[in-house]
Amino acid sequence: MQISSRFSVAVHILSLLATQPEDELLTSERMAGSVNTNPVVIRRLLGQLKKAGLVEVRPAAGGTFLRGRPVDVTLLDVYRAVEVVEAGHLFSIHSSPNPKCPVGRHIQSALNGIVSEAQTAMEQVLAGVTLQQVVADLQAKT
Amino acid sequence: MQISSRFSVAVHILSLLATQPEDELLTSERMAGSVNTNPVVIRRLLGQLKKAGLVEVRPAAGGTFLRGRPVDVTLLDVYRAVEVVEAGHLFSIHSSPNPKCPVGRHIQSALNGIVSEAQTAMEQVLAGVTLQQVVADLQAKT
DNA sequence: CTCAGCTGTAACCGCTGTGGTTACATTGTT
DNA sequence: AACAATGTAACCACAGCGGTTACAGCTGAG
Repeated sequence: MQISSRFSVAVHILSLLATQPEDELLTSERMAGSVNTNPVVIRRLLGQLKKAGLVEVRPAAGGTFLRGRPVDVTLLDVYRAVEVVEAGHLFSIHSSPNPKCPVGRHIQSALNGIVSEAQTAMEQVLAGVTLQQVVADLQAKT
Repeated sequence: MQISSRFSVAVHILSLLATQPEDELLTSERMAGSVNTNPVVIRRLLGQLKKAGLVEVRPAAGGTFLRGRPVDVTLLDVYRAVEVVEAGHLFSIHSSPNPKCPVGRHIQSALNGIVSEAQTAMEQVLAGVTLQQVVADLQAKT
């Protein structure tokens, strides 16, 4: 199973916000146009980003803005904001092995440590990249 | 989205095979009893493990056996065998951003490197753990 | 040789998460 | 007050997962 594209779309949106001139209004419809999806999908995502404190959204013609500096926002922040998986549960482990079997009795605890280590390793890579770096990379390619 | 429990079930099965005495027959029904699922689910998984060369399954009353030594089998081998995700695509990236937008035009290539690095970091943790270690851990807990 | 007992597989089910879409109430600026 | 945007609920189609039934195919024991 793949990790939802909400993550990549969120990074896309934040990149738009980071590069957008102050005076221009970035509506959900415009963002949807860049991502190539439906405005409602964008607004749902913005709701999550707002709840996580990454953006400020003012209804009506208020506009949408980044709340922090791009250099302070890591991709892990974004990843967590859009709740691709609840913390510590990237892997699902079968829930009720047979406790009468020596293997069944301990397999969960034996695997838990390993998979959370694997998950952490993945997240640390995301934590090492900031929105600033992504934006710089985008501009370098232009 | 979580990674399928096929992975944890596969490790469970292989641990059973690694600890099972030579002379006792380990049928899909017995394994299903330990995992607490349906025998068909086990047989489907065994099919994948067989295709990956991790086990040998002989039909009828032939039994099922590990093909390699537990010390040679890493959890990454198991992970790949059960195809939780096709290689290099743990993250899904939205597929058709607007090429007319500077961000849309380059977001995919900008993210590709990062997410595949994240995925690799995760997989390397799995690559660092062998079936042997899992079995030893299970036995230590008994 | 037969047959019991196992594997291999196809087919179907219900559940869940995702992303798209329509519809409409709410908000705040002009 | 009007308009243009956000916030949300509701519904849809689709895909993957895990469970289940059913049955064909194989093979070793008797």
